[in-house]
Amino acid sequence: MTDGARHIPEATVSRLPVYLRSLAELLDEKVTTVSSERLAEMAGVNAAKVRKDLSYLGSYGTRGVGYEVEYLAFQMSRELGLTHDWPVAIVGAGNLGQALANYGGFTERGFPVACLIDADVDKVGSRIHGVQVHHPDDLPHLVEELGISIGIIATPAVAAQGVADQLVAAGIKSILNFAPTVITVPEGAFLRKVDLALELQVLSFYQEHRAPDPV
Amino acid sequence: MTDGARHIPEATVSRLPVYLRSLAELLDEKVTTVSSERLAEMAGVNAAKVRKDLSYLGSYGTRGVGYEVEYLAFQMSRELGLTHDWPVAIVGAGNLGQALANYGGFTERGFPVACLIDADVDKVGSRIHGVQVHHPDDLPHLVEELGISIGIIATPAVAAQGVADQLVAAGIKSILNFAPTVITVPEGAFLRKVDLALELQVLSFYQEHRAPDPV
DNA sequence: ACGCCCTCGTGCACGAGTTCACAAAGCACC
DNA sequence: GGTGCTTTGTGAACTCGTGCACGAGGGCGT
Repeated sequence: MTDGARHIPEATVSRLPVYLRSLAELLDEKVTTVSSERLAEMAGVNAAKVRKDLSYLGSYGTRGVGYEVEYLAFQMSRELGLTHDWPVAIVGAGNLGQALANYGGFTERGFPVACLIDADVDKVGSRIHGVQVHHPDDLPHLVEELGISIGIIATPAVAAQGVADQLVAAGIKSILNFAPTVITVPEGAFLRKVDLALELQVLSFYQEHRAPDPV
Repeated sequence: MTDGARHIPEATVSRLPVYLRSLAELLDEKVTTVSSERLAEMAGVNAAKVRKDLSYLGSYGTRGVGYEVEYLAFQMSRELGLTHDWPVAIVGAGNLGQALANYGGFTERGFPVACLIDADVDKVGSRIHGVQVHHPDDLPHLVEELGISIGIIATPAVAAQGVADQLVAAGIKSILNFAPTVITVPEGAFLRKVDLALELQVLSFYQEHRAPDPV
């Protein structure tokens, strides 16, 4: 029953942030205790899954009562590594990059945008929404200086792989890719992707298929 | 062996757009034929999976040769419902909504942004990046007029569920939710979500866990 | 026309994730 | 202190997706 032995399934990891958000809501409402059933409803999943997911973190519930909201939120934050901020660098100061830099949701949740990176010398040195724009060559320095550990790729597709390589070379292990292309990173680095058009195409598929206009 | 009988797994559906993008690249390079192995490499998956995925669409390959790029791309587009454009409405003309409206990637892939929706009367009637801003009450009219069938929610979390209800009421069956909250839609409507902060939190988890700085 | 070689299509075994169902365990009330 | 109610934690069955391995089938060279 050592602390580090348990392996948390990836599917569970993806749900933890959703639970955490629900717990934050409950905290706002001064609710002190929550059942798996209520939490399941808020997170849009079923109660058994909530219990199993939470059991991976440890036995933090009380039978007959439920989970203590504040304590569970703390444990979950700890598990997710959210007890401190994670400064991020956004690479690509185009449409999407600027928008993401301006999007408050990152900072709000502990991921302050520490800098923008762009190869365009006209942009380097300027400030966009209060964020300084740097040249890719400065990456190793910036990682050191600003403590950046997560890189967000918001470049055109053709540049994405190159940028990923630069990020990894600069010591960044976690990458979130918004460019609509497949990129690879070496063993030991973590990669997640957000493909905006893909989501629409999937919707298009289901709309085209399962909904042949039922008169 | 009727055409509509087969049920395509969701995991496969999510990969089709990736294959399609790879095929588009190959078309650009004037490549006429591609093997499952090559396609797998481009899409970042393994060859057996490619073959299985494609087999759900039908037997479009030729043994000993591979798949004809153009024909396969056409069949896949048809399957995904991408033979025609899908005008989308973006609800929420704040930071994120404006950014998405300005993001060229949607239009480029067949999802033109037909209008923006915002409840703020100061914004209604104006144009943002060339896109007209309308009031939510106009939704039913807009759906009719512009042929909108997909709604994108880019509002703050608190407004998201209400907006989803309005979209569904206006006859929109497909919704892409960017608001960081869980929303539900009635049976028969399709919902997908993109949770930006969640992705970072997942990265945070893995960085915190599997990478305890190996000296 | 024949046989070799290449690549698709797919049956099967395996693994991951989900759901059910129930025993264990704590609280409250008598 | 005991009894009953409630809710957790989890073993076990089941579903879904993956990956291997191989048979089927088509092209190409001779």
